[in-house]
Amino acid sequence: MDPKNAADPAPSRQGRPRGSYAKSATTKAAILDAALAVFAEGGYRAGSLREVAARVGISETGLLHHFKSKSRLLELVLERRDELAAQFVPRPEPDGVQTMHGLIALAEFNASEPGSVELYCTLSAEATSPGHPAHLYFKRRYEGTRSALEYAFSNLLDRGLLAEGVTPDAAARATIALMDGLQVQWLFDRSALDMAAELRLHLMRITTLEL
Amino acid sequence: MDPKNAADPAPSRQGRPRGSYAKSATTKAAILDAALAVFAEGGYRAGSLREVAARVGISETGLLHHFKSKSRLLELVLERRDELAAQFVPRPEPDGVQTMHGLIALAEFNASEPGSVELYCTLSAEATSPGHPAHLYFKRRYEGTRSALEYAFSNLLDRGLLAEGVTPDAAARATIALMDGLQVQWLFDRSALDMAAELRLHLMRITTLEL
DNA sequence: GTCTATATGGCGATAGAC
DNA sequence: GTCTATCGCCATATAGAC
Repeated sequence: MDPKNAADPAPSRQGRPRGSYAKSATTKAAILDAALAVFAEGGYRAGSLREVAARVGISETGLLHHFKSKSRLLELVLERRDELAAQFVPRPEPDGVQTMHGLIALAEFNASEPGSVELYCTLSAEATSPGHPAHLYFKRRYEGTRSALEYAFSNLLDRGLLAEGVTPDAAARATIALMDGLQVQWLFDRSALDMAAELRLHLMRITTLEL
Repeated sequence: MDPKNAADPAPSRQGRPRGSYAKSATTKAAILDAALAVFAEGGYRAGSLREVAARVGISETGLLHHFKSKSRLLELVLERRDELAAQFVPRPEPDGVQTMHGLIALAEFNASEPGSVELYCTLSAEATSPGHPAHLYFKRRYEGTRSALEYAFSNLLDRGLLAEGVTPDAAARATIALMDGLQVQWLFDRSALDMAAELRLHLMRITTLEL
């Protein structure tokens, strides 16, 4: 199949580089899928390009033709996963109550996607080490999530919907911590824990909402 | 220094193997210290025996003379760290209020021992993978901690000291999750978070205690 | 775009001298 | 108890043919 004659998903324009044709795009997508699974199972350091290539059914060099390095591949895997999760807690969301519902929906979604949970759990812990290729990514991500949640809880505070003595900052940190910690326990025993239910109980303790 | 003439920490008895003399014991302790630091920094898989040996100042074979394999070394590191932390939440503790104070003391202790926190955070996430050498250790440990805390919260429930609608089981899981999750955030930015203070706020929300 | 072949290096573990 | 030397394996990444 000659790419010049293949159906082109993005209609050709003058000056557009010739690299991005259908075959390449589907191969890249397959690589990202496999890489997410491999990094999820054992983290970044334990996951190998060899394993990713084997799952896709290409050679290591074939893989490296699309992604120049292992760390670059990781970056794109994280970016891609973010796009999936973004629909659950769209930022900015002015209504704090909506954010609370979004969090619970996210927890439910996570329970149906063990791969994503594994990826984030394993990588976030691994990336606490300053030299890790995803260190900055997670640092920024935590700060972004924290400030988004603080904003949501501030909205609830303004409307008198926060429990007594709860501050938006502490509520944001505690909620993130709870979600992260529940995921670890869930990965060790997925039948023993309902992440969304536990999160709901927590949110009902720190707010006056019925969720 | 001839070991036969050295002060023997465990007085010699007939039939006792000759291996365990003072020199060996101090070397082993030094190895465990170094191994804890190395495993804490990058996890088990990324940490190397080479690095441990270099920090102790011996060769890899010298190291492997004391610990037959890398995974065996990890087991002993975990055992040793457990002995240190055991004094903070001695089990069984019949008084639930005492357990709450013990948890806060543990969080304070942890903040003074970044190495221990790194070790547990990184390893517990890495060990969610079933083939990991510490998988069973963490699975048992989570169950043990959960049941110990459930017992403590049950005691509080019996004495009418639990907040409305809080069950001992959910309280135990949520408390563990919160502590774990706070540690991750703390490792990314140690100045932004007071783990003990956040834990205290959480415990005061789910109980009627003044902590 | 994908391949074979290879460079380069770190890893855990063993053999055997001292 | 500690060492040097080495084995065998796996890793990332590059060079160059097709």
